[in-house]
Amino acid sequence: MTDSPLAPQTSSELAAAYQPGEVEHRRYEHWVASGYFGADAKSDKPAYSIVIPPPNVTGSLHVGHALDHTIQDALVRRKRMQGFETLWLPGMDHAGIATQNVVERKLAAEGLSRHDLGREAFVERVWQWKAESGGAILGQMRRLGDSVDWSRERFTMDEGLSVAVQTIFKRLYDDGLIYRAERIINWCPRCLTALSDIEVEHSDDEGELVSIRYSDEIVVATTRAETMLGDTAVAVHPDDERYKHLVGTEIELPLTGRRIPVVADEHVDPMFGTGCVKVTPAHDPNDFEIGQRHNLPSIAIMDERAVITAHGPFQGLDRYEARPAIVAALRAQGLIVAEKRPYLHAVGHCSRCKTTVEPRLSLQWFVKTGPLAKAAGDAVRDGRVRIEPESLAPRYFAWVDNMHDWCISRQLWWGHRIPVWYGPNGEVECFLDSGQAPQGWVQDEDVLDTWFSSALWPFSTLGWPDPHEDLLKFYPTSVLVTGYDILFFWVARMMMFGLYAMNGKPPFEVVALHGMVRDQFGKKMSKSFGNVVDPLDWIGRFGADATRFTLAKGANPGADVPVSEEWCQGSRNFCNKLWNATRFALLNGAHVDGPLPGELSTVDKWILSRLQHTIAEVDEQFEAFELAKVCDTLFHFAWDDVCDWYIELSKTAPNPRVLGYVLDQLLRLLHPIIPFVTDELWTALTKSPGSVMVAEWPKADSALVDDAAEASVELLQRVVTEVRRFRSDQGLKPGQRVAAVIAGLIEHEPLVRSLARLDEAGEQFSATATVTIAGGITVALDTRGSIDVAAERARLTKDRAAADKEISQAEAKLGNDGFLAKAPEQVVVKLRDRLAAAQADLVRIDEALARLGS
RNA sequence: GGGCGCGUAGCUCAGCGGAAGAGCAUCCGCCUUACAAGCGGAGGGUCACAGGUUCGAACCCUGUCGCGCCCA
Repeated sequence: MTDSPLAPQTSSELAAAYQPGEVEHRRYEHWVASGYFGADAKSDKPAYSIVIPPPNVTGSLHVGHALDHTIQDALVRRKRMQGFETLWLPGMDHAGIATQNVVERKLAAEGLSRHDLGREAFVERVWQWKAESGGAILGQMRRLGDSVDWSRERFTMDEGLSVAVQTIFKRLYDDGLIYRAERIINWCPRCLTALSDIEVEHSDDEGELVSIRYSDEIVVATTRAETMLGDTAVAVHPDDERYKHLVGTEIELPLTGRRIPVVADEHVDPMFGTGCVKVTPAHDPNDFEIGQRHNLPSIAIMDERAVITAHGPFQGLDRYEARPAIVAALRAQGLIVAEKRPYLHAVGHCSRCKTTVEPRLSLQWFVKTGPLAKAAGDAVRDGRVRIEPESLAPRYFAWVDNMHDWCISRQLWWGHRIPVWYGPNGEVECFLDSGQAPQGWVQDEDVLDTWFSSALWPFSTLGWPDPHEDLLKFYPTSVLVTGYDILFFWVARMMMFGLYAMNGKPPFEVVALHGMVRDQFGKKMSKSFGNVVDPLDWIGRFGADATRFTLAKGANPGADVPVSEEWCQGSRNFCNKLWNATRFALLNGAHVDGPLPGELSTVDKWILSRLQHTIAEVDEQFEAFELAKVCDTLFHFAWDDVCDWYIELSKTAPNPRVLGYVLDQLLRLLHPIIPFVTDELWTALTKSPGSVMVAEWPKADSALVDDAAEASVELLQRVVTEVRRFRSDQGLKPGQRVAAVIAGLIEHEPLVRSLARLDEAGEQFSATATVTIAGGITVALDTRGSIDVAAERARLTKDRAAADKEISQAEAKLGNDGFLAKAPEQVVVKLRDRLAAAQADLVRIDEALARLGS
């Protein structure tokens, strides 16, 4: 045991298997205590910054966060190692509706409503809840290993961010980009607040389509029969010959006795149903527009809870009770012409509580999005902001180019209160703070949409509107990492406000999008389906690194990420593989002292050359946000090249300095993805008290690329693999040594003998079989008369067929004049080489078959 | 209805104009002195279908079928 829990481990302490639980907590505390996560705005180093998509204060870490954070942490950790002044800024949003719901539920358990407390006490109560139970996710982020600058943690309701909200509200208001108007908005009758378009989820639900006779000639079809109480017209298409004579006349609206006009409107689809539609301006957005065009009155028939307020017999009924009641009343009068049940149609639901949204006419605040959305689209169109992958840009354009005005007022108490005051004589004015409002004026009761403050996140968190040094150093942020599902929700809004507030400077240079985490069959995770992965469970059982690697390995840009427990086990195994490789290295004296030796074996040159290719590939893949490829490249370099070949070959010809060098570099390359195990191993390998997270990122060195060494070792690998295949086909035990004569391979003969377990030929050597390898190498083996002739013939016959196929394919191509005339030189040369090699193979195989006898 | 994307090994996915790949799963053989969370070997694909462009197509174009997502 060491005295300090933070001290690096030494070789003798490396356990036989990696135990992540023990290491992770200790490493994280060490990183935080060492100040590695902190960003310095005064630094001369170039800046690299990311703001975290703020999770909800009521939320906990789900697998989607884990994916999002793994990607961001990997990007940030690499840039930090590359010498950038990196800032990854954490925080949360206040989640107006969700948080208010949570606290109201708690109050309800005490038999209280928020109205019993009053606004001020209620908001106080929410803050109290936040202090006690909010932000569980922040602790969970530590378990994942997030290298965020905790000293800069922000919350959308913080004082500074609230000032940002008020400031931008006033600027937009003064510029005429915020207005108040009576419109049809999405209303949640359960949350009792307005919602923006994007807080409404549409689904095809089963309902009913009822056709009602309004007059001798007019029948309308509706899925919402109850709204007929609020009808103020019937509309037909102006060109519809069936109804032309009725336009301008009036009919009597059933059940009400009210007389309503028949109007002609282009918006009516004459092909749908009878071609007549009822018009209810107070309860349908399309009808509202028809009403505007024809100066129709709007009659609201429901209250805020969607309970009928109009007309005696139906008054007090909920909308779903009213519907059958009204249909029954109409049926009693013989006015129901047809009923279709079930009838599938699109229904909007509150994204927070799933209650069916009620379109409602009400007075709300809106952002006029036209010019802002145009600027947000242009920033991507002219290349100032890049969307990765590019294929998702059309979705972004579709959204910003067709954006409706944004309803930003919410009938809640928890949130930023709208900074507008009303005077006694109908004055309306926006003030930056309440002190400026004259005596007797009252402030607007509503608060702003949470997304209004989230849209300011990339600059409000950096101190805006003050010209704070953080803002100067770290804005625009380098990249925004988020799921494609909130491209519209959030990204477009940050673009609008960022460009507006920061004089045309967009909030980030790149938007890197990822997909949703799914199960191993590509199915969406859902509680009802029982396939939800809890990242904390995986971290506990397999380690944070394994969890991160599993997610990163699936993170192809813009694509969904399938994961499974089995794959996470595989990632855990990979971490353990690295652990054991390092353990082997340390047991064999691997070190990082001094420069690389001048004299290197071919095998050393080979692994160093492979390392350079790996570094170059990984760099390219990182720059393209190809995390899945980064993982794939490093996985294969580590497992195949380093463990399966280099370490095995090292057992014969060890070079502790090269082994130490390769592992040192490999651990650095893997650190951004799997920070814990790499740091534990790197500090043990280098005897460093610091951390690999502040070690320099590897740079590919072309001087270490060695094509000849690579070709030489590839040949060695082919020879070993062919002999192993022969041994396996012959059923020879792995431990059984076989005498052999190797011809045509000088340099690596001892290595081949070691890996393929071949002894030198003795006095009585008598070859019973010969293995041939492309390149003119033969290995004659003496299996002491126990050769399985049938197995050997089968093996050779298979090889012969492969060579045969190769030859005929190559000959066919080379016999084609068009190919010879038009194909590039190197393609033709390569094919000729392949043909020659296959022909030589065929000769040797035939000789071997002949020796076997027939 | 409008837009975007996808159909490659049993599963999940790479490859996107010049020899069909990976991980997992399967089969065979191994406790070989870093690792059985391991080692060695093997099997498995008319690259959805039909046309076209090309010397050459999983890859480019057109159409068909099937699936998914977003918007209305």
